[in-house]
Amino acid sequence: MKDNIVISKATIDRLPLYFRTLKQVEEEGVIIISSEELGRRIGITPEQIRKDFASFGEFGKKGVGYFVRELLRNVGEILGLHRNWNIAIVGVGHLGWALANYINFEGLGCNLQAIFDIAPHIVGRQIKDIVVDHFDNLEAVIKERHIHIGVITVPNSQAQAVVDRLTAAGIKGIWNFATIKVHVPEGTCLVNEDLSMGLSSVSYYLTRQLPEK
Amino acid sequence: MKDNIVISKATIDRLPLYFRTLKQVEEEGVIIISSEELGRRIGITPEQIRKDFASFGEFGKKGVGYFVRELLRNVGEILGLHRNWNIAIVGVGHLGWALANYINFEGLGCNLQAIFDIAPHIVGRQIKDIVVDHFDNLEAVIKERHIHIGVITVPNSQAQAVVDRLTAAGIKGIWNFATIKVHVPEGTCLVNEDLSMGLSSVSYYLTRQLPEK
DNA sequence: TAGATTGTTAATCGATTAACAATC
DNA sequence: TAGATTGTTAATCGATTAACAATC
Repeated sequence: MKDNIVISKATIDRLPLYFRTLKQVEEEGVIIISSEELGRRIGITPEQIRKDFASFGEFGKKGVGYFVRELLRNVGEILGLHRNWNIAIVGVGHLGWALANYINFEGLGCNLQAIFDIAPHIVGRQIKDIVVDHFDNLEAVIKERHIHIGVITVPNSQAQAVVDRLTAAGIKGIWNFATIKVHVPEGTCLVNEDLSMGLSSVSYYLTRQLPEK
Repeated sequence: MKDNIVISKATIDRLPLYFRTLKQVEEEGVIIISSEELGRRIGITPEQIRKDFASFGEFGKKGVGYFVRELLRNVGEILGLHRNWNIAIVGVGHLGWALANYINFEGLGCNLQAIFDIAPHIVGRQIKDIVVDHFDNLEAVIKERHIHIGVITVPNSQAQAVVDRLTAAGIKGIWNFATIKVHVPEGTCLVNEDLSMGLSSVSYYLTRQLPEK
């Protein structure tokens, strides 16, 4: 890896995509892949890919291509996927429940370790191998299970309060699905996810594709 | 609205965010809002907001601000949210089920009109006010209920086949949650959603925040 | 060696920020 | 009128594309 790594924001945003695709490629048994072929699979130009990879090291062999396994390990390390983050989901609505079951946390170097809610008919229930804890026990459970990242899937009205409790308890990484702007202390990583945006995009492009009747 | 609307890609990507925020602002009863105040609420600079809004019309009053209702209607129209798109979800796994229940389709000018699956214990079940149809009836139901947009929440291995069936049946808008590159015919809008990317981002920033033990 | 493909530098393109005139 | 805030132009910044030398 290079001494002075400066990875542009645009490149960082593509890293998870590279990681996921390289993983699929590796599973297919591919040992070496060219920027050309990888680009075809992702839908990115080969030049872009070479530029991105060059920004954090020299993993390719000129005239040959990139070693999939080595590249995958490096992209994973840059993303911090070797750090084994412990995850807690807060809020077992439709979305929280789906995320708990749907996301392949292990494949992303994460372990789902705790799930919180306040509803009596949900607390105590088991999801995968996790028993849902009451939100009142947040601090104790976070400490006990060394939780690093909190996933916010509570209603908008509760989101800021939940984030405050989490950060006060020492959580430094928040993955937020609430659609309001939440504030976090300096030094806390906040990533917002907004599912409605994708559908709006489809609507936008479709509107231009299909003229008004 | 301007005669020759040229809205940059970056602006388009922000439109859904503007729409959602303006809607919240409107619900609070705010009539006029400045770029300054709106910027604070979204976390975007006022200059950026003015530039974005100016690119598709003149909705502000100098020295005053923007009329929330008028602005909201215009952003919504640009996004095509007045078109009343009919939506079908294909695949009732954890995610498909959550989306059916969680997404506020009406608020985005969309009506969830059909849900498909192949599992016998799922077909026929009711989700919200929709009875799950068998995937075999895809073409008939799409025609009957005038479906415009298909949401793909099937396993990766099925995604391309499902997309092919949908586009063959005349669907021109696809919102895809499968994490493989699917191909669509010329003239079809494809928007990919990848839930794992957000978590990887948290991991990346957290890694830089918390040095290796 | 010849062919292929990387890594890097230069050129282009697009998006953001800064500044300010216009005007409510 | 004076203060406020938009809309627009110019300057800066960052990202992508093109080209090609290096080298496996």
